Amino acid sequence: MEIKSKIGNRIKELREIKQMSQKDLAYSADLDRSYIASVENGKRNISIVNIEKIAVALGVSLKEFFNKQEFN
Amino acid sequence: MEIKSKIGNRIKELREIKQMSQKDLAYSADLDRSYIASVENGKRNISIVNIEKIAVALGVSLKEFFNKQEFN
DNA sequence: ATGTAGACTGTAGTCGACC
DNA sequence: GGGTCGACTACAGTCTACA
Repeated sequence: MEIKSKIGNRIKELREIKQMSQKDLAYSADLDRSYIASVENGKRNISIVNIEKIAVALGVSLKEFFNKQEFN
Repeated sequence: MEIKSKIGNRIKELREIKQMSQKDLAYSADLDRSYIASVENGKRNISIVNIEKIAVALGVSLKEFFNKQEFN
């Protein structure tokens, strides 16, 4: 699977665990909701600054964010 | 420290362990050498696709790449 | 072998709207 | 609540060149 999709899946997974809507996450991470949607669907090549913003908004470190089998 | 600098440091660290020059890495990752230089110096907001390319070129998974204290 | 600069092209990321 | 489209602006990433 492509890295963009893996990232999208991971964000969605963590967002649902935290019981946040895309709108909630977009607000917390100071990003656009339509953008969050396209990232979750693996359509965007997100930058590290925004990955970090999202990780912070989801309450995980980057280390935790990437600490998943699919990133091995 | 800013995330862009952390990424740059991590790339440089791994690159030196592998005893590769910036040119070697740029070639393996199919990126521009001047771009690698600016990323290592924390001046660029690199995208996930290019982080993955670099990780592959350095022989580590994304999980390993981010498995460092500074990403906690 | 690395840093940086300038000019260029492509795309990340914003915003409003509608389904 | 989430997906997507279109128009826009900002910046990622390329390439050449010189220190």
